[in-house]
Amino acid sequence: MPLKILKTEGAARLCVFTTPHGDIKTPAFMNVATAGAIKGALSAFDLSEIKCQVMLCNTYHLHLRPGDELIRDMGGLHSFTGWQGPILTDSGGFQVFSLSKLRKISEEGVWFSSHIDGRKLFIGPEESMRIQKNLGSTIAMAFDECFENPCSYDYAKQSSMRTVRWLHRCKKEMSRLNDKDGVRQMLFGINQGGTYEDLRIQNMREIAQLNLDGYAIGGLAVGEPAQDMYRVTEAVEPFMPKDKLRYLMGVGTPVNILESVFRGIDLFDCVLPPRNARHGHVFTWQGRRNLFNKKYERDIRPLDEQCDCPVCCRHSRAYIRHLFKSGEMLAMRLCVTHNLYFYNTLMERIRESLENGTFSAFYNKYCDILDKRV
RNA sequence: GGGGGAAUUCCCGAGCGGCCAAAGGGGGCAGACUGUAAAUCUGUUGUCACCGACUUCGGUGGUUCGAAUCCACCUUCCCCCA
Repeated sequence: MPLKILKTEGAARLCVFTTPHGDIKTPAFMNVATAGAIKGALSAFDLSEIKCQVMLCNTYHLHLRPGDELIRDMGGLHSFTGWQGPILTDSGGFQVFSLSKLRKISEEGVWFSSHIDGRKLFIGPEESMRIQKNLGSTIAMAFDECFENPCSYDYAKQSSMRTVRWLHRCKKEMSRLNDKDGVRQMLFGINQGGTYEDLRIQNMREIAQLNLDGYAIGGLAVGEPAQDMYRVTEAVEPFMPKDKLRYLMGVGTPVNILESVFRGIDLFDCVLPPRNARHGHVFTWQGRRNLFNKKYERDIRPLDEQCDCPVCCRHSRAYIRHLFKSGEMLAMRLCVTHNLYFYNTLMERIRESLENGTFSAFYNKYCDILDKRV
């Protein structure tokens, strides 16, 4: 079994997940590098500085450019990007949602119009597995449909049932590919069902039987209030296999993560830390800061006085604000570094608190402050 | 010395009798961003007693029911000729 549960506190879990590319201590945050790089000009050699454990790349984007066969020929994602740790590849299922104006869904799979040049391409469960095999990621995600909330009950039901059928095809194809090349790539299934608890539970029961390496909750944080997200997580969690990793896809804010660890989630990913950083917003132990605000014009203090990241050890708010105002790309690089360091440190401190049996105290303290604007 | 052109709200720059508090950029100020079509997008940017009123388009004085827009003079700047 790749998953070892070390401690629990309520529903929250402290685990180690063993992969061919190294162990992942959970709860963990995956650092998003959609096209093979963390946006904001971070290299593989920066990832150790920010305490990154896992990198996440995207099937759809890498298939389009530079092409998964090229990456295979370059030795796979680890060799290509220079990151030797675990890599999870998302399946392209999120692009069924985010490129909604550029696609057509059928039982077989999804036709996309490339957002780059408009050419038509087809991705179904088998294609997604083959692409992810070429990419050589540690963990492949099942090909699913992520749909928008709110969504009608009927559509949510039909779509999530189709995602289950797709999951069977994903598992079959990945087994075939693993047998063929003798490399065991892990596969995670994805729970769907919108905000309808009965659909979510029924769906989870079905996919749990497939005995996959991990299970994700998908289709949340896509338009619904945070309370709905917590409600759905709480409803589904009892039906997620205890001995498998649990991943809440695309989530979230620091408070979303705290709330979700509290409800039994082990793994997260989100574009918020690098994207907000590029837009001048940083996360701190006092709350969120917008560096564009005039009040930082002459502020000599670091981004976060309680942070010991390389950026906070050296640079002031005033300097970084100036870099943003001057259009210097260093501004983004510094803030992305800080934000990801913050997220990875948040996860580290969550793990420490679970280790010490003080998670609920940690949770109570920081739920109140981390989403505040300062 | 002669001839021609221009001065617009923080900046650049449209407007050339009423629909102009004045297009569009830039800059400023603020907001959004959750498995990344995002170094992006949105709002705002004369004053106030703000669904209305008031003061603005180099200055002064005119023409007109009405002027940023027309006329006269003044000031400053630019170009060409000597």
